[in-house]
Amino acid sequence: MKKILDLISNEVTSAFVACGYDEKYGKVTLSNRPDLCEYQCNGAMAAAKEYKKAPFMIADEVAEKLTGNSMFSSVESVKPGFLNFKLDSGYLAEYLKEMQADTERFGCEKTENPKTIMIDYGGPNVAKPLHVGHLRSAIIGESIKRMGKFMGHNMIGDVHLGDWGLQMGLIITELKLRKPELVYFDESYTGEYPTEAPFTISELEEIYPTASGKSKEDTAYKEAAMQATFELQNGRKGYQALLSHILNVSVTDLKKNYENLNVSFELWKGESDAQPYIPDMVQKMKDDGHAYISEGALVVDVKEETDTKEIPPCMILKSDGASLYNTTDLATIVWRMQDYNPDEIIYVVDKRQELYFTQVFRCARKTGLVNEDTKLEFLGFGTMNGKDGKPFKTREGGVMRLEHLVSEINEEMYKKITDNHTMEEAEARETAKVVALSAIKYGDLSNQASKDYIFDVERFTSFEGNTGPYILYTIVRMKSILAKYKAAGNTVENAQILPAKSESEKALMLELTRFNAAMENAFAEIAPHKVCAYIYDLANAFNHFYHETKILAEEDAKVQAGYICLLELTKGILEKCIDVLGFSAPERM
RNA sequence: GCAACCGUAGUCUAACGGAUAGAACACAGGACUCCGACUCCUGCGAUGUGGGUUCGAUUCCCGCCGGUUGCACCA
Repeated sequence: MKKILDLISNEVTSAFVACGYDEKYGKVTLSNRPDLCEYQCNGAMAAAKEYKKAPFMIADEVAEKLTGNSMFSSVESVKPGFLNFKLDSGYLAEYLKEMQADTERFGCEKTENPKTIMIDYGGPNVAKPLHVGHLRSAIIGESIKRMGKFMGHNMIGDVHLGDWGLQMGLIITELKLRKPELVYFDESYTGEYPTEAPFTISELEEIYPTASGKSKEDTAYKEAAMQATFELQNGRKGYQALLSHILNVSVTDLKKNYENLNVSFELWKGESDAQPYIPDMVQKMKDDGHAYISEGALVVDVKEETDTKEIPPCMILKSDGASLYNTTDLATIVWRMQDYNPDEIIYVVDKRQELYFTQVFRCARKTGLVNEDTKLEFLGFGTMNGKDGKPFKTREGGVMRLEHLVSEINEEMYKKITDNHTMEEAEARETAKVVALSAIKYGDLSNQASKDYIFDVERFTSFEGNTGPYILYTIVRMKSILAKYKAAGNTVENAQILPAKSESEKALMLELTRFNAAMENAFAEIAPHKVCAYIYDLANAFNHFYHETKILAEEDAKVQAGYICLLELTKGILEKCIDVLGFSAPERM
């Protein structure tokens, strides 16, 4: 359904036109002075210049034209030339009824031109545990994907595993040292390789850092690893079998970890999947004359005249002929275009990689890897800092594993729940998990992605203030009221939303109408924090209303049913929003 | 050195060029203690600095100060 601001703007615009002014001046926005009005239009001031008239005169004329319009309960022309509006309560109630009838989307229409959008937001390395550095990408990316889906786009999330390069050789080398008897190392072996991996995930997680440490001190060891990498990449069978074991074991573990974060991917592609595309891609770049040798390396120039600084060329092959990060990312674009032909690819990556991605994007465009109108978007996020304002670390100063962070918050939440409430152990654990996730995600998503933010456990897990748990608590409260209402033998079958009888009720209703615009805008700007801001406002509006209105004690059954409808709609929208953000509410907490 | 990003109450954050810069935490009061640890109200308090554009600037432009980050064979 149409957004309320558009409906109002239409009315006001036709009034401007009727008074002889251009239609562009009729745009109405939310009031930034809620004490004066609900909606405002500043068009008269802008029009003053063009028509050489005092702004307030124009505003007066338009206001005059609009008086008596059934959409408004008041239309005022104020001082310099503002037009202030208040919506008619009956009109508002009708609008909400329509929203409520749309139980899936609450009046938020799907986009008219759905796009295929790939979103690259994982970036974990195999054989290495996820750490806090992976948290933001996962949280933000998942949320954007869900927002896009809700808006009707075809969103494809790709985890883009780091599964290529020396790290694989290191693991193989270390494994060979420990278990040389394995058939994978026997070059004369021609049979089938075992289906069972010769290591567990915890062994793998120990093997990699050990090998990495050794290679830094022992050059012979490093050379062996490089040799193994080379042989792997050149198709040595046993090593490739090992690679798939490493992948299997690691991916299983990663999936479990992402699942705990309520994050999932449509594609589990990795850097290795891009490798087959490299030779042809490089050849074409050479043939087309884009790539040339500079200082021994094969590069493509990507500077543009408007640059304020020197943008280094994009390197395609190192001087030893080997591929590198850039090559893989470019080749990844090749298969993404070939297999999915996306209209847009969004990279949710640490903002420190901005320059790098500028190079890659320009190179992809220049060499024709993407279509003219394929949008390549870099969504850089800031660093997650500790309370000291420095990058988040463990107490010992190391990089914190994601699992540990999550379980720490879970524990914190569990304590809070059991301190204040008696609940079965199992339910308390489950609830703690759900609430903890909201704390982590909301704490992250409520900030602009591009900015650094401070991860403050105490603040994020608080039930008060602008936090995930506060939002959940508000939802749980609604669930509880609804349950009691129904337990008393009531149904909401024939109930309907009634015109507001109090200020706080109307404020809540107005807030509800913002849903479609808020969601649409948040996605258009790829800004999950706008969804957070909206639900926080909505939760607040509800709590004001809740504080003043005794819903279950209301004696007039019709009025009470109207409240319940309003409550259901609010709950539905809040739940939809948190679903889009990637978390959910428990039944009790 | 060059470049990019950022500087908003004590802390943490928001604001298509529009009215009195909006919240949260903390702090000081108060209401309720009833629909599940709550919730609500009142107060306190901020745009780093100097210019410019504009009827109007946190927002756009320039200088300065401060912080973060990045500047080809790592990913």
